[in-house]
Amino acid sequence: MKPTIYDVAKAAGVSIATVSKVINSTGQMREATRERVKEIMEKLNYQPSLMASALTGKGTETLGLLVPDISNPFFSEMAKTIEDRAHESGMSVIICSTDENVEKEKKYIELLQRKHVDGMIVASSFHNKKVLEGVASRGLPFVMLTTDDSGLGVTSISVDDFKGGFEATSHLLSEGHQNIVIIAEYAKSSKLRIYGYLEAHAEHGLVSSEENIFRTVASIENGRECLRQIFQKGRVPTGIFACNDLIAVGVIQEAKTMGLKIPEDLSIIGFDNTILATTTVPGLTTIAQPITEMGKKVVDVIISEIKNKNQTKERILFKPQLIIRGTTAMNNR
Amino acid sequence: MKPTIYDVAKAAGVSIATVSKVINSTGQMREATRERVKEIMEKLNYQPSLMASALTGKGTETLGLLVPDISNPFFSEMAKTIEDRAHESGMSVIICSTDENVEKEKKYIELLQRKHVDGMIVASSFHNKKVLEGVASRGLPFVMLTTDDSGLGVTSISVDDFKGGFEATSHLLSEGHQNIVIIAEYAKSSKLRIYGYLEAHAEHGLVSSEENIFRTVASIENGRECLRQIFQKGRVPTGIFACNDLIAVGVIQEAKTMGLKIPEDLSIIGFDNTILATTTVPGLTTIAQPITEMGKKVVDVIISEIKNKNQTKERILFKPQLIIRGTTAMNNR
DNA sequence: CTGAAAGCGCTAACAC
DNA sequence: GTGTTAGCGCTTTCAG
Repeated sequence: MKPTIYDVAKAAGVSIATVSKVINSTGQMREATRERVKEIMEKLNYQPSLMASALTGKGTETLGLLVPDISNPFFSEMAKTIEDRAHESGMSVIICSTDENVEKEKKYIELLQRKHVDGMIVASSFHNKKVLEGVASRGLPFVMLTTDDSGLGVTSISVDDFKGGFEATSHLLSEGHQNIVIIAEYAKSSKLRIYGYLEAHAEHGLVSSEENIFRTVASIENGRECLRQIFQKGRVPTGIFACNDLIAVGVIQEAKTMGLKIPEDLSIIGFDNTILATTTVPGLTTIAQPITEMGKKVVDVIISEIKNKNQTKERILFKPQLIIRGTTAMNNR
Repeated sequence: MKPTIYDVAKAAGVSIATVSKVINSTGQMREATRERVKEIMEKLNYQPSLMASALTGKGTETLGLLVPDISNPFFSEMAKTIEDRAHESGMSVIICSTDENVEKEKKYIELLQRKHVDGMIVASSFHNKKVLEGVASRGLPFVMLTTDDSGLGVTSISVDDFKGGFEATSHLLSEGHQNIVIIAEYAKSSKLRIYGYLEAHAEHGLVSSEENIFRTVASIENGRECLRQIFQKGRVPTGIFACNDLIAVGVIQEAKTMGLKIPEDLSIIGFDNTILATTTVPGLTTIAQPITEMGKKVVDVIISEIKNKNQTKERILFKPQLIIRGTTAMNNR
């Protein structure tokens, strides 16, 4: 059904070696021969098997991308730029969504290895470091994205989370908010953002209570739920720093159903600057991650590691940027 | 670096055939042997190569998914449910974003074939049907998603676009709007939605002018641009039916910057019911596609076609559902 | 119960 | 210039 190199060779009256050479544009041969073989390949609609060639030592020209949730706009936007950049370099991308699920993380990591990806981009928090160590020990190039290297000496790319947390909080603080709740994720990046949040308080001569730190998993629904909890626990913040846009949107929605006016009654700042930040009303004030640049960079890095193994590992930090829209305002309480 | 079946066999003191049997849980052997081999595999962190096994005729347990734009929430949400469902069935998914680009469409289709995917889900409009024919002629199972079969007898899954267009328009009409502009995409699905739009007009005893039909590519920016054009061309609609949420959001945003009040001055209805529809203010009235069910269904179908080739091809239509939120209201002009 | 051996489609020396 | 051949890692009869 599917033509092989043998079919082409036979039809062209040459050996498979010759065909292989024209496939890979290597070796030498009469131009006429090359042309003829090409024509036959065309006519037979022949497509060389990547599996077979991968088996003989060549790469698969495939990158694995692990994200916690592809339906989170931050990751789908990231995935898009990664795909684009990868394809510019002739590589394709296998995207796997781990759902923050330890089982799946393990399963997909193994799958990607079994599929002989040339390199992996891990943008998932990875609750089980051992799996990652396995990858590293095999010499499979990989880089961490938006999450730090968890100890293994791997190159990692992320935004400066500490700074981002600091700026988000400072913005709120500078508008007179004194009672600021932070809603974080369970990820490493959130830890740093929390420290930034703490540091900003310290710099303003304030101490933030541990009770102002909430944690959840990124989703609109969880954002809503979280706001409910916050009020249930008797906190009455005038400002909320949500560690990503999804949560921030949930907070906005719940605040509205609770009858709160934004930003008059409650200021909200998000993180990521995804498409969502532009669609809410008022527009969501947020800390932008340079998604496009980060995506491009991560691809460039992984490709250079693939070509040139054992490169020095770096820790690349991108600069977060405060984007002021309409969900934050001076505190008037 | 990476252990092979030979390494395992040697370490276990058996032949590779035996190892193969334990990998695949086939054949018969002493339980002790099976156990011992398993332990060795574990210890060596052995992972059988899918490439090698694929070469010997087995499937790759991989599905290809082609979408026009993974950063469009409709497709990323769809991708997520597809991934989930596929993984439940032990299959993984390679997602490719074609960018509505003819070159890429071709490139990715070829790539997926060269990677020996077991089946393909095509959710991209496919400007070049010939490429698709190539796939079909090779006997590679594939199904079309959200776009119809363009002539080849393939099973396709989509929402009832005609009905969706009809209902969206009817809703606007029933609220007294007489001057309704439709913003469509260049896809087949949009064609049907336009017919639905026309039919709704006819049923209300109205004729819609050809000049009320605009076309663009799905993106917020294009939605904004489109609204500008609409007014530039002197149309002053009281209702706008955008063929997807992304465009609808763009229209909302632009309308606001133009100083229009929504829904007082302009009613807007979208299509898809993605996350975006819930984040705008007011919430976007839209036609919901049952993304989750469609995603599950498409996976089930492709898997059953893989198992059981030459099945009868069907055309499966899902029911669209009108979700009324805040962007539509009675016409008061 | 376990192993030997023939491929799967392709690449890369090495011959001719 | 072009062909022969030995693998790549695994599956699958078919012997033993």
